[in-house]
Amino acid sequence: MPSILIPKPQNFSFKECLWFLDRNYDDCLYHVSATSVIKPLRVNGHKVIFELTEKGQELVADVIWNESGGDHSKVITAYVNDWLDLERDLSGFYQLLKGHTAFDYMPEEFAGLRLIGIPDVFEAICWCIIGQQINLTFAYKLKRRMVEQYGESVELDGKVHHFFPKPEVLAEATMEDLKDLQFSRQKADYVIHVAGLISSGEFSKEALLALPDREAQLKRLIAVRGIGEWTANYVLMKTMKDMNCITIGDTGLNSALDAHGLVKDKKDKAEVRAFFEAFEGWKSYLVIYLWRSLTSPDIAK
DNA sequence: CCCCAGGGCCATA
DNA sequence: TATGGCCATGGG
Repeated sequence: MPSILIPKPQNFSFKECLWFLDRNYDDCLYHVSATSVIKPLRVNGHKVIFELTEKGQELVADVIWNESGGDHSKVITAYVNDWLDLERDLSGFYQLLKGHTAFDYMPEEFAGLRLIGIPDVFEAICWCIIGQQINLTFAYKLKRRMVEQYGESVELDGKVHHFFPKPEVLAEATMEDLKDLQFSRQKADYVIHVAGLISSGEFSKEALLALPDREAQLKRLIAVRGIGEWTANYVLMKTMKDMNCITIGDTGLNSALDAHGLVKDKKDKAEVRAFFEAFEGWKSYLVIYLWRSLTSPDIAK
């Protein structure tokens, strides 16, 4: 199977994206190295594993395992474009950052970092529910346990590649099953409930896309048990690629704003929202870059 | 031992 | 509409 070539846009850094994918956490849904990421993916029900590297002006995707043997080039190209947000022109965002005294270092320090997406809405919601109110190290541990217990996996050259569990599988899990993985009662209930909504077709990314505007999408998400304002904004940002999401109330966002000395009271949601107004059209990206700044304590002033 | 982690639900007033 | 308790675990 020939390599799949995907052109790199301006203001794109594969290295920055790899760094963000890794961040020294133990994510079970891909393998990141200094120069590549290996990603398992379902394509129309078939499992595929591809490795993404870069060469010259292009990203190179090589299928390293293919369940069906079919040609999935187009789907993989579309997936990578969506996943790494390659079709967005960041020049407007960088102009805004350069014009802001606290952020003017970002276009250079974090050059080419993209909004890494979570195209699968079920995965995004589960990740949010898991991550609610616990530290990220523990959150990644819980996700790994859930994925290892309920997802499919393929072993290649000693590496295990995990596919995120299907909603219909988790819909059949019991509270006790998940509590054994150290989920709290609430988290177990939320995950099983959402799995049921999605597997029954009551909730879907397609239905969300069909809604008239972002307010309707937020409202629909928040109507789901376990999804509040924070999760709804996270999902709109990571799955729907909405550019004006603020993960309001987020502790990471708050501490980043605090580190930059930007708001008087980081708990004041109205003040945080007002601060973001100057970044209309790029609010989601500002959140991503603020999260990125958390791991550069020497940079944040 | 205490507090807080990339929250959200529920009861209460 | 606002506030407080609760959840599970781990690290500071």
